[in-house]
Amino acid sequence: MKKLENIKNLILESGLKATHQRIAILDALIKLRSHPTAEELYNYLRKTYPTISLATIYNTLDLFTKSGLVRVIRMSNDCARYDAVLQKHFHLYSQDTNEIADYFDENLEKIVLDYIHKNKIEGFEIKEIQIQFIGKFNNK
Amino acid sequence: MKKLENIKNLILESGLKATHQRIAILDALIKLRSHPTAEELYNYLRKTYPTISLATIYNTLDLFTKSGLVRVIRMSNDCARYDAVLQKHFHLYSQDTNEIADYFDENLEKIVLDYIHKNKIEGFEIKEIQIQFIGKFNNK
DNA sequence: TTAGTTGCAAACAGTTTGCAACGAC
DNA sequence: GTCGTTGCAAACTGTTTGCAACTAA
Repeated sequence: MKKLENIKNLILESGLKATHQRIAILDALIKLRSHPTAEELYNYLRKTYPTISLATIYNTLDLFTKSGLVRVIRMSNDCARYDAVLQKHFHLYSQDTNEIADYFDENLEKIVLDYIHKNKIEGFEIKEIQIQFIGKFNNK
Repeated sequence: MKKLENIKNLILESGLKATHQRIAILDALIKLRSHPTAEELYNYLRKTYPTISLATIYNTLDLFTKSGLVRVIRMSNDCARYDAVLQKHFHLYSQDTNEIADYFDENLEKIVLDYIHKNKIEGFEIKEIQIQFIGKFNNK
């Protein structure tokens, strides 16, 4: 499996020890495109690693977030969800189904950035722009 | 106090009973522009209403949210924050200070909407667009 | 008058923490 | 071999719930 090697390197490049658990968690997060919660990852990973602990998943996700390998998303009232797609993107969110999808569009990001550069926000220095589209997925 | 009359009417117009607690909570939320948490509202309101309960604040904020009087904001990992500004706006957020400010700009909303109308998102029907600017406030 | 609301305490869910055993480097 | 990491259980924090007393309409 070449892919797991890559994931291991991603972790090592972030200056972290590449333990089995960390590799498994990042691998799962990249595979599962559903922006899973810690609990969802736990249930998924337990099939393969029956002794993995929920606390380890929380701690590891926290660590990955601090290292910039992973992002936290908080859409609804409930728990944190995690995203390992590092490429710039936005989120589509359905409140009804609690489903999150990625939306890639370089132009949109550019349009907003251009506008903001022309119309500086008084007294605020922007580091990042987040956009969410709230709505409904058309289940065809 | 004419203002409190207005707030009472806001609540009544939403089809809710205008109890002392509800009026006080909405009034506080409108006055405090800091997007307070339930706990912050509780501490603020206790000065004036020593017997008010935290559970009432949570339940009321939830009720207001469902009635559209109030919006929930979840920026960082921690707890929910509430916003009673109904006019369309975006949020500026400093991760360092955990501070949230409102940002009003009708043009930006229009620009994004125009773009999205021209470039329909496949399989998704948009109800609302949320934008957050993550960065730093320039403390002068 | 009455159905809906409140305050309290207890329950709950998501997340964090302390610690001994363990494993990557 | 060392120091960081893991799994477990217990703790913690934000939020919700059940219920008897109360209150707005």
